[in-house]
Amino acid sequence: MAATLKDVAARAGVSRSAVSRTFTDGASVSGKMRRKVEKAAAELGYSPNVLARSLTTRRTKLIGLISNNFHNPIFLEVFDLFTRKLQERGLRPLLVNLSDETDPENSVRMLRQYSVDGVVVASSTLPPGFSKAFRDAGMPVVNSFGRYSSTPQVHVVGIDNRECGRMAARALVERGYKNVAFLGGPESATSTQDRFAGFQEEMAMHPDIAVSYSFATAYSFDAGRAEMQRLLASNPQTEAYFCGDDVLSIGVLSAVQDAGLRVPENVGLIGLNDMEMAGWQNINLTTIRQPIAQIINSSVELMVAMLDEPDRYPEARLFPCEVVERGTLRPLPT
Amino acid sequence: MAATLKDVAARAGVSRSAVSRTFTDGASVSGKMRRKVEKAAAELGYSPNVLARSLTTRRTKLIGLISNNFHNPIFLEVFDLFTRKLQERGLRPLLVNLSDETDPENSVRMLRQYSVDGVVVASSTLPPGFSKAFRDAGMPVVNSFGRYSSTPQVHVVGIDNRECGRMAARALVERGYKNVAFLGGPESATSTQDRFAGFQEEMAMHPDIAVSYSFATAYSFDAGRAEMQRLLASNPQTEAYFCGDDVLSIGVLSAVQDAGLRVPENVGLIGLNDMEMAGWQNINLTTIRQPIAQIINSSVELMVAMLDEPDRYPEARLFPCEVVERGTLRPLPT
DNA sequence: GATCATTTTGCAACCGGTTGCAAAAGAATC
DNA sequence: GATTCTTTTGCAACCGGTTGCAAAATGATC
Repeated sequence: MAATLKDVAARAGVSRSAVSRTFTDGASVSGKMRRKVEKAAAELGYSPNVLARSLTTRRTKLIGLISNNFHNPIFLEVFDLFTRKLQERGLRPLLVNLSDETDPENSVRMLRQYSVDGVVVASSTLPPGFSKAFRDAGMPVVNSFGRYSSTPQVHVVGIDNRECGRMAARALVERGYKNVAFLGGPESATSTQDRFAGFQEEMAMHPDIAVSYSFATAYSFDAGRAEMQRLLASNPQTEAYFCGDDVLSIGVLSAVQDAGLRVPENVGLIGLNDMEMAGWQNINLTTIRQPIAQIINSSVELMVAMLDEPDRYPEARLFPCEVVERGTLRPLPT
Repeated sequence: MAATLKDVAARAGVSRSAVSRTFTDGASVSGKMRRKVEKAAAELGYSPNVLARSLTTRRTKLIGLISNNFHNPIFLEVFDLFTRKLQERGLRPLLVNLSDETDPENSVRMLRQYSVDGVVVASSTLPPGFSKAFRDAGMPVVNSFGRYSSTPQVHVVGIDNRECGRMAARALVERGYKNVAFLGGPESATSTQDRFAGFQEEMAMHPDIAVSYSFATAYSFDAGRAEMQRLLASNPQTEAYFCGDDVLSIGVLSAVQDAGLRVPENVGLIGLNDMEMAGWQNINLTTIRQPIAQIINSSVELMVAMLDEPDRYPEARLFPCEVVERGTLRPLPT
């Protein structure tokens, strides 16, 4: 069995408090005592039990990392960055997969049972009720990749999806397309709704451009491909599409290529995310870059701040996106 | 503050032990008592603190889920399945990102501090010293996607990489290729070494076939592409490649296409993994399917078994792979 | 209703730590 | 060296649970 505080105290011939103090920073211990204890601890291979400690300190350093996006390659990057950043701060991600969950109650109970210090909800598709349920249970919550609201109920870090919609629209307008379409992700996702709203808003300023829209059933290759196959038959006149995200775009791309059409000559595409794969030379997708690393850094910083100040007033932190020009839209007129 | 056992006991007018017992299954409580306690608990929204409980039961239900593969899309699937399967068993994955870590010591300490019940090492590239270090620290360990050994030192669940190498070789032989190559992942990864050994072993039985080999610097798109660009210049006579894994293959594919060559007419490719993307119609990669779901199910089952029987004798569980025929190898002669 | 076996309950100690408080030790001052 | 102030240390209670044991309650039997 692993050595405990008591063992170390006995070996060093000091009180248990003394041992505890040498392992708590900021506590008052003399140099002599510290050396004695550290020697005994090293000999026994002791390191303090964080969970027992948490009982009195009320800090576990556990952070619930919650997501339901386990099929979008971008999320591998998200998990990579979150785990790294949390680890750097000495926090430990307890990963929770909510893919099939519709009711927050179980998750709330579980997170409370493990006394997590906070919860990061990393998802653009999880219903907002989840974040609120965690907050209502008294846990600090950051919703990363969540929906912007001017009166946020929980902390949100992400992008302005509406502005992204406008940005995509402008990219198409600037390139002279006259018949464009929005091919969104699932209509129920707030990210889809906001991107759509922004897209329409901008397009409303260009009455000479024909605009149509439709929604794929998921942010996935298959859904994008299937929807595009349908559209190629029903709306062959569309010149360019703003697709819900990059995976969806790649599905769309494959449908276009299979139909014997060329990109960008016959059909233009712009995606959203700029996932690693979008830059692969055989995909080479023009897309809107979502600054994932910044979003995650900021989320973790915010979480750390909230640990000290749980009642911090909820804020929305939005990061600007930018168009990454690759090969799936015709070039800008000079 | 969340209600504690003491609060519930007070409200129900019973002893703390009684409350504890109604929340411990297998404990002796009368129906009347149980109802009383459950009523009080419901009113207070009480649920037991798992961490405090773990102090006496010595079970946290935390499982360290350790990986250093946060760039290979297949691992998103791996994390999805692991989290689901662990959750189904009431276990909680504590995700540890070891991407930049070279020394197991810190990880061992951290996992001990959190009293994890066990450790799943999900990686084909992490040095075997890590798994052993965890085992030596007294934690049950399952190394998923690890290296097969006839005398395993920790539990290993995965595939027989050597047999996969043979299988790939046979696939190329059967299709009549006379000049083939092994294009492996990083030479230091045991998976690369074993696949290479199997490949050579089988090829040794076909002296009429020219065999060459090289290694990419990582299991990644860029590494595959770069290596293939080099090979296309230096070894243009090679007819078909067995590539280290699917991401690598896609990089290779892109280099081939960029060079104006056609697949499978000019160059044949076979990958390994059968990740979701391999089936995308614009990639359509012939590959060797690694049964990920089975490996993960089995890993979790094994972990659960070890929780009851920590000194279980280490075993290797290997699952058979199969060739998935798509469009990057010429068809079998009839 | 008394006797005995069985179940249910509460007491108190413990799991591995932290911490307020007062006593002990050390440092500074005269 | 005595006095005072400051720092260091140990005691004991506590964090939120579990559990062995003995006492109390219940049930079975006559």
